[in-house]
Amino acid sequence: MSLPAVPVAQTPENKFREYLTSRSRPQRFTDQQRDLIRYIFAQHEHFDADQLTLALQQAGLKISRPTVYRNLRKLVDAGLLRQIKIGARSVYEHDYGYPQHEHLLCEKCGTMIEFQDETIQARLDEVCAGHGFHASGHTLVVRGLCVSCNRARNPKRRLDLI
Amino acid sequence: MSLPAVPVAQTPENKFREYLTSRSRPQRFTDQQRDLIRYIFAQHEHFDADQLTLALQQAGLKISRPTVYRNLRKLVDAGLLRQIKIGARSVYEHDYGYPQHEHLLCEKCGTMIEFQDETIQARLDEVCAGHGFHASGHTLVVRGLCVSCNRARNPKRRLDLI
DNA sequence: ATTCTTGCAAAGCCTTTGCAACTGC
DNA sequence: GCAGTTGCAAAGGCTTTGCAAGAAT
Repeated sequence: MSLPAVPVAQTPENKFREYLTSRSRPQRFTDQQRDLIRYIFAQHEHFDADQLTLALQQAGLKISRPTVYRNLRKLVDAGLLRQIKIGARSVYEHDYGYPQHEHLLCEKCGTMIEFQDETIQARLDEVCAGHGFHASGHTLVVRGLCVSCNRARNPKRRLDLI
Repeated sequence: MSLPAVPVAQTPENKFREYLTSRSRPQRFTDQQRDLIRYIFAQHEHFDADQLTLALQQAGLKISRPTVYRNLRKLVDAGLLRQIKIGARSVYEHDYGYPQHEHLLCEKCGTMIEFQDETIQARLDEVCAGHGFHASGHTLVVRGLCVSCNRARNPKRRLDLI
């Protein structure tokens, strides 16, 4: 991740606890959830549920796959994470403390380049307003080839030089 | 679908046949593929693989699910269809003869509103150029509530009028 | 004490694949 | 006739769920 962080008032952990207790039917805060949040917000890359489960278990923490899935959903719901669907699986990224942004996904090497753009943001707001649509968020993924893969693929286009 | 069609030179069927024969290892054009393409381009809604399979079979056509999947992939590859990942499954929409556009997805009723926007398109081109990124396409889905669902959810906000 | 959460194993859902039969070119 | 396609059934990958045991308030 490469974009400037957004200043936030609480720790992700506290924001999550607040979310849990503010439910109509209050939910509980468990050790697994604490470990999960601390681990997630201690690093800044995109990750998927399985990677995360494995990483936590290898770090010696006691947590199962279903629990990871169940809590990732809560974290998304709580506004702490954003979920991006890539092919069959989902990858997650920080939402809380990290600005809304768009993605360039290299289909060859899998690199995800992030960028922010006010123009796009502003246009989306206008369009939604025009449709009376109440947006809760968006996902923009541009597929293609990054600089290096693009070069690798067309090595100076030698054949064209004949 | 509601956007103006783009004039095209060939029928989807012919464009697909061209794609098939232009491969390094030419591919064949089967009855199933013909039925598939004709059915798909005779209607204009988003659809998923299973809906399509069922619809074709109920129309009395002989085609199996694996064949539908296999050919949807070819159609995407051939530039006839665009694939949009929504949750666990993929939905497809016309690419050939239909302009690039963005989506507003109502999370309550599932309605998909389409819109075109040159500003966004232009900005994406600029951003990609700036990153040396060679884009092959993009998917933009704005999640939220459409006008009617929004109204249904907040019935004039009566509580605020006290 | 009650109610929510966890972990396990199993199931679900959508999609892909191995393989024999079949068909377009 | 050869090489690509189909259909079936089965497997795959990711995610969800039923249920009994365990933990938070």
